[in-house]
Amino acid sequence: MTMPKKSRPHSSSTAVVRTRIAPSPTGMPHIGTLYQALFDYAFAKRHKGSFLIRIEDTDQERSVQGAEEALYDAFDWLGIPEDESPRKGGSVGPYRQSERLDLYKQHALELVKKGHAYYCFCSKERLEEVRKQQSASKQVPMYDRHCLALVSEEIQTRLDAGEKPVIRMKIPQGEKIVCRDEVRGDIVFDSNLIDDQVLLKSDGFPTYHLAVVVDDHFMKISHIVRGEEWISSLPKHKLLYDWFGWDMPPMYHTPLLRNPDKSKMSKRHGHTSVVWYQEHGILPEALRNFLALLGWSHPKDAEIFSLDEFISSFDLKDLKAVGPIFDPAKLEWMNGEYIRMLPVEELAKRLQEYNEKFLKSVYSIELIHKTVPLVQTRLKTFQEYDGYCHFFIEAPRSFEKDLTAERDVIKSIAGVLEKFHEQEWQAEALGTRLQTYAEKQNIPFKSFFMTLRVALTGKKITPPLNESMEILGKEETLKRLK
RNA sequence: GGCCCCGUCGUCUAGCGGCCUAGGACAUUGGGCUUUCAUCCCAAAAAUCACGGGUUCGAAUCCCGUCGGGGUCACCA
Repeated sequence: MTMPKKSRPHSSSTAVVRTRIAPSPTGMPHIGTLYQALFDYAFAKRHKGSFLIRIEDTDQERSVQGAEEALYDAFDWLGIPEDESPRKGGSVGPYRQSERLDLYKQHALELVKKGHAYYCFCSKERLEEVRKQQSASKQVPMYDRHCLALVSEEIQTRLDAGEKPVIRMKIPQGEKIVCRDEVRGDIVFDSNLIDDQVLLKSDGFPTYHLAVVVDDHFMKISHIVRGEEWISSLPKHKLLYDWFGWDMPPMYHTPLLRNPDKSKMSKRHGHTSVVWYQEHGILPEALRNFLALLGWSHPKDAEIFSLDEFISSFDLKDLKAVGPIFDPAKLEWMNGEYIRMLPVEELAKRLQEYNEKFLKSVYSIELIHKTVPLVQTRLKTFQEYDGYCHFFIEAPRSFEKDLTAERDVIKSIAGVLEKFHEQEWQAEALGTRLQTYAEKQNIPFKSFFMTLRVALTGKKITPPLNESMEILGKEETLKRLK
């Protein structure tokens, strides 16, 4: 059934490339939205085309205030700016479906006129009842075409009486509908198993199916990238394209991101909200790189690559169909790689921003700058910063090692350090002095420095000691030792 | 349950009929460096290519079946 994928030249076509991401504003931005948008963006940019955002707000009940803005923030954060959108405008707008209602209605009516769609006055209660009966008798729940036979006079009368019908697709019977997914090949559906999908709801809003087809056509979308969950409605969309007499753009269904238990990635099992990654101090470039590697791989097997490099080597036809499990450990490793690649100044700037946003500015700018060189090779996420550096702003209240037996040693260390002048209080000098002292006292370095480390920080795992003492300053260091 | 999609180390993947005694990355384990932890370097373990049949001189790669996982079955997207 699967046809060779490369038999159609879409990817190399000379036509203008236009891709879109079409999220619905129903809550916090989802990581899966970014995942798909990334491919849209890269493909459009590679072919000098446009990437647009269309807001699919056709469900009045589920639309959430502020969700659209949160979406923009997420795209901006990831660094994949769109060319056209509700906020930026463009020549094929409006870009919010709620502002295109007339267009949909007009097209739904066109299909009624052509005999491909019909009015349905059935109540939700009746539909519910029909479905219940069908499931009870082990049939597939489908609309029973109760209103298909309605004559035009009756329809008109009921319309005049103010009844609010929906418009449904009239799915042809006994046909094999061959659809093409560019990632998987041809997929054949039996039309008898397809429901008479509602196109226009009784509130005058379109359903996804009508709106997406109409908009992708009028917005001149050249390549459609969407989630795998849409494959089952592909034949409906194919039918609509045929009925309108439009060409269906090549479709690429991306695999669904999975939870560790392999189910569709969800809030319950994974971190689906983009905000979560921000809170944990994941760098957008790291997330972007990580996402790119899910369902796609670099031609030269590279793991770490820039956005530009991704754009120049990405092709939609290389998308895989297997649903990847989101592995946070690899993301963290990659984030660490990006943290280490950042120039010190830039890292400080990012940490500052993170500090202001999520740590409520408990660290001074000055302190962040001083500590950055110490933590750069240690941090996997910004969230870990506080764990390493908290002792700088607050003396330890508890100690990971019992120091009661070490009292004398600590006291003598304090004595050694006391002799330092303020100007000499520098990491290297402190280190060598302490080493020679430990040698003279015949104390092994390991235990000697561990004692000092815990005494100053309370912890066994810390940034380098000498540098930490330098930052802490003579006064504070001695205060803690005493 | 019907329909559809998918199935290579624990995870992300390379692989497009012979370069595969299946390669890389993360994670894991061991070692080196080291005053902790990291970074860095080296090494190991880890997939009988879901399973069973074919096709072929030859199959992870092609075909069929089985099993397993997932998606979808709304006036939600």
